[in-house]
Amino acid sequence: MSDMPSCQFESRPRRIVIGSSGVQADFCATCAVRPTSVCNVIAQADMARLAEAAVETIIPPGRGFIEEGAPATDFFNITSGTAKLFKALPDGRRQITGFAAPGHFLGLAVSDSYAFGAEAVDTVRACRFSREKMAELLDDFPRLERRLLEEASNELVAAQNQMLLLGRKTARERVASFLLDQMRAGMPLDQNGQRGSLHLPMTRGDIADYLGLTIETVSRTLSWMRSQGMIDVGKGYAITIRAAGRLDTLAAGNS
Amino acid sequence: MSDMPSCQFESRPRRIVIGSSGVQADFCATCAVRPTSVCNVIAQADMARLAEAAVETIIPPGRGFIEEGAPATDFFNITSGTAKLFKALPDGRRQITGFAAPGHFLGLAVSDSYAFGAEAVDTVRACRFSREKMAELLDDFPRLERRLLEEASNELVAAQNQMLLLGRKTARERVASFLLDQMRAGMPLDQNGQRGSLHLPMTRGDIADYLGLTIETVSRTLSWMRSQGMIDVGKGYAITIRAAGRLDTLAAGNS
DNA sequence: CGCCTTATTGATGATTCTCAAGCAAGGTGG
DNA sequence: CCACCTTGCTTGAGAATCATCAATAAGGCG
Repeated sequence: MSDMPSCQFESRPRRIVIGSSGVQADFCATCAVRPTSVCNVIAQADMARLAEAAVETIIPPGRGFIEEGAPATDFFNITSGTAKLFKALPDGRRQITGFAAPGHFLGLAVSDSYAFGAEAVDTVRACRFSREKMAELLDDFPRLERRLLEEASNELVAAQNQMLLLGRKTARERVASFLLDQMRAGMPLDQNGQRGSLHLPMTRGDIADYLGLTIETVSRTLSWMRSQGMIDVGKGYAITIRAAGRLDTLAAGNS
Repeated sequence: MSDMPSCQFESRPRRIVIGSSGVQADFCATCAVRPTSVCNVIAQADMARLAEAAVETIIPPGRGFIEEGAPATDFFNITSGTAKLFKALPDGRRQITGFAAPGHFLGLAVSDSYAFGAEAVDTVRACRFSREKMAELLDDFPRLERRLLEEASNELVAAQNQMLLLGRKTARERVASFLLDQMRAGMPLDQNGQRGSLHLPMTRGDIADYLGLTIETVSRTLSWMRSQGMIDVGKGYAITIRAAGRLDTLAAGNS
């Protein structure tokens, strides 16, 4: 029982797969997430500075790359894939506080240790910045600070929505909210490129830990929604939204 | 039933009691919360600028001063009293996302409308800044931006803790966590100035809406803790912590 | 003093969790 | 190529925590 948590929480060494120290000069210029990430406040002319500070990092599925409570040495900017951010209780209960999609900036911690853990859901690519490099960038590019404040404010709004969900919504409302959020977040379409068809990279267990439910309740709720004709549950991780309006009514609590 | 929400959510006109437009020049210099608030990054010499931008505002108990969804016109810095911040569902369910104590900065919203509502718990005094004045201050005092980022990061950490509480903790663990948080937050001691004796300004209903429980469950849990000798429940809003260690064990989930 | 709000406590019930079994898919090794 | 194992999902039965409904008591305030 005493070693259960370490087993459940990715006890494998959290070594990070590191690319070169600093990337090519045109790396940031051609970055796919630049338009939506915090990097976009750094001008074309200064992009070499940015690229010099960044270390491209590839994290395989299931690998943890931020450990809750560990010294906060690095910041990450997700460029592809999805990561889960979570907090855990000593007995193994876990709460996923958010999923970090491409463009998401990670590591905003005032204290010198991470307040949450992070683990790759699928293969994650991220730009890693050391605390020192980040401090230099912040000193040299004041606009970056304002951009980070904007980012943090957005996360706060998301966190408040999640608190409302966790504290006051029923299981059905939670799952409906989740599906709509995923749809709106414009997550990658499935292989068929079908409209309204989501590819959820995370498992039912992840969804349960995100929504404060159990795997069984998530599964049952999805089955119920399917029986109501609201969604189609495809093979793998595909879900098709059939009645977004009814899901919306559910998610808002009008049911 | 249709008018229940408006009744439940402070339907009285949300007029704000406004002091003078701008305060005396020495107002900020003698401010009790200056050491812990964001204002402390503005130097002695520039304090007149700060005082000129601030409007002292007094909000009576129960009065709402931020309406969820309304245009975000002002920022607030609490100087005394406690405010509750909340989000609500159309049918009246409510989640309090946090209590704002003296020193707390309110209104960090990137969008042009507030993402949450705010209401005074007891009598609240706050410095109010218009959006325009705030933008000027941010332009003129870059350190303020960094300080606000720090503030936002702290709130994010608190929000993540609250998500863990709401998603994964039992009723007893939630109440224990709440009591310890209130104790650590160094809330004002009660009239006797007794150590470990908390004066909680909020009602059981507020606590319930904060912890994602019902009034009855909060009351029952406090009674249970009293029966276990962990706390004393005094008259009014006084609670005395008798066994902080056992509460800590409970709050951490080791029970 | 009467009314209203708040808190406490009890009885009952419902949503969700726990425990359990079965199934499908994918990987591995003989 | 197929048995075997592992992982993840689904579904069922029963249990438990917490919510709901209800009654009473205790303050605060006109």
